[in-house]
Amino acid sequence: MNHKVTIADIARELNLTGATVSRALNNRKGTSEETRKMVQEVAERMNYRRDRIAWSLRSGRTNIIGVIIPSAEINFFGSVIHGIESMANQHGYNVLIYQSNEQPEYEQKGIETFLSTRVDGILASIAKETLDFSHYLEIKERGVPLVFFDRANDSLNIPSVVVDDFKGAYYATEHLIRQGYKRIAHITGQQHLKIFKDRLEGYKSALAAYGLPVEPDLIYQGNVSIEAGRQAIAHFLGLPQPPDAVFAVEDFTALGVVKELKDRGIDMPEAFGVVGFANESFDEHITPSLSSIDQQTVQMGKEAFKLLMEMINEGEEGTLVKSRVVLDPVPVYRQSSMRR
Amino acid sequence: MNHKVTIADIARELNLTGATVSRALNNRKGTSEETRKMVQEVAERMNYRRDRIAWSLRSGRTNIIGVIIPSAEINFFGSVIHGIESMANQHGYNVLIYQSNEQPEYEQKGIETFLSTRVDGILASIAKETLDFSHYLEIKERGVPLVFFDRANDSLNIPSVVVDDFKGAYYATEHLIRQGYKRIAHITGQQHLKIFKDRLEGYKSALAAYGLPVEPDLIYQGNVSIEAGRQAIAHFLGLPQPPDAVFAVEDFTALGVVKELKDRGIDMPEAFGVVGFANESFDEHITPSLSSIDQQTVQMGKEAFKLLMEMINEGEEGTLVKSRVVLDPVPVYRQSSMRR
DNA sequence: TTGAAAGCGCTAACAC
DNA sequence: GTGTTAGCGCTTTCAA
Repeated sequence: MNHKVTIADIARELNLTGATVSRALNNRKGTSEETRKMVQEVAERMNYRRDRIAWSLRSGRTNIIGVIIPSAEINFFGSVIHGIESMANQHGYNVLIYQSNEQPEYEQKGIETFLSTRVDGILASIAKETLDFSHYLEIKERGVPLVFFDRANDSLNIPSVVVDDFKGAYYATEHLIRQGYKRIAHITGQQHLKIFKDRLEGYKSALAAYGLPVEPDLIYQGNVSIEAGRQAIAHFLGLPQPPDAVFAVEDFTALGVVKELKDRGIDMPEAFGVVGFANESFDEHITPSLSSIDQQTVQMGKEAFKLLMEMINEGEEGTLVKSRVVLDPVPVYRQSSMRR
Repeated sequence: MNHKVTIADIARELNLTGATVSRALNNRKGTSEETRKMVQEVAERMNYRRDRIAWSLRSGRTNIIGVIIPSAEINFFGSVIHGIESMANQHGYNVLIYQSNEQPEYEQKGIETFLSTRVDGILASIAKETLDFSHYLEIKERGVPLVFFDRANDSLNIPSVVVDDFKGAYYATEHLIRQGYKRIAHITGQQHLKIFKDRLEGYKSALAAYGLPVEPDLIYQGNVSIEAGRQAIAHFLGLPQPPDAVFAVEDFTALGVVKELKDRGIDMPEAFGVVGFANESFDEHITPSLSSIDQQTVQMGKEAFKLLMEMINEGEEGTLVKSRVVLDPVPVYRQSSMRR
């Protein structure tokens, strides 16, 4: 019972040779209808399962893709994994995951085991700490398809799937303008991170599009945390002309804003409007519920897999697949900014 | 550059034979210190990576474990995956994930590909819809180690790692009693699910331990949702002798309770205490923050992997590993129930 | 239409 | 200490 059924076993059973059985099982041409049926029946009866290891060694493929994420505990990545796995599943691929814990050494190790496992392709989101990208370049050099998602690096010339941060910020700001807020502030994050810079640009651009001035006083540099949101409000309300709305660079900062405004008894959305970014799961449950920008995580996973698939299938020749997918973020308006 | 370096390449380079190179690389005895060094140097220089597929075919092992979860999008499972992967990583294992989407057919398919991939072991959380367990029994019959986590089935005699729901409910109820609440209600879930039944028992048991009566009126049968929480409160407050606290079977129901109490202007925790179950991420961000019972998800993943490892290592002989790990849940008390 | 043989890359048993 | 040989399970020539 415990013994694994192999092609040889089936061959013996039917007085055939392994080659024929293999052909029959894979519906290759060059086998009589008759034998094919017989073989498949017997295989079924003996509960045969093709050994993917042997198949891989022979074929040079594994039907496995490797995915490197900072941590599966972060909602965002769990969601992306969901998208990746469901697509992979549909295409007969399996997903191997590896967590970098934001550390380049782990990334490196993950890549090594992936290459060693001969995965057919790799999807990765770069660790925050990573500055040297040679391990990623090795993947490329080895000819293994690689696609970045969310955390990409433009200078490496590696295909990627990201969300349009500029646009998301533009949407958020525009929404506040249309809701009638007059002085809209922004709490930004560390400026060496591209996503935060892009969001700042989107904010500025929306203001400009509606003929509003960009006031340096209304841009607060935070460090992405609840506390930063609170501090920003303290700062803003101390201004001679305080703002009446704020677009925060991400939801935890926005949460701090909401908490601080509540503590100060300032009404949202009437007296003050707030929009965050990321559409975290707590957004809809806090009071007032928080408007935010959804980053299309599941879709991101799906697109990343699709892109990788194209690369795998096109092989060496290279019909030059689309190398950059930019997803449109989706605004989710809730109580914190909906005046009407 | 693109050509993969094999043991044969190194052997040729050094005028040795593959066997010797293999021995040297794996630090097997029976190689001179000298050759070993040379081989390892050349391997390094040529950027050799052992081919795990070939190694697996030869050794019959893969150093890969398969994990079946309902969905990676559910926080709970992302968190468990985090625990599993980090442990696996430490032990040189990789993690293949497969989502059942709560459907038995997918489970079945996942198991087939896992067996076909010759994973060294399988961790699984049973899909809600699954009634027939023959696919799980096949794993066992094939001699592949299997451990259930969270969603287990006791009648199958398969090792599992679960959290102690009874105890968690006991803690929650006891806490409310100690906070001085006099009439403590419970909102329960569908009684055909063991976890909900256990929580109900834990609730009753704590009341009994403190000499309090179990009043049927104070047990509301809900369906696990925000709405159920709201309805429960409407019901409770209509009673001749309403309760002054409620232990809800899980956090979304508790959230409904909190929302409804707020809408009715009832003060928490003074006039009414609330405790949920699961320690969802929104708990600490709502107002008042919600007391809950943490299910030790990361730890669950780690324990599940450890148990699986023991089974893998003990092999056929079977020293009979511990077959059931029951984790102690951890209460997290917040504003919704902390009177002092 | 089927069989024989080779080989994917590795390691273990046995010889020298 | 090193080489020879064989085989893990499969697929794919090439020959019959």
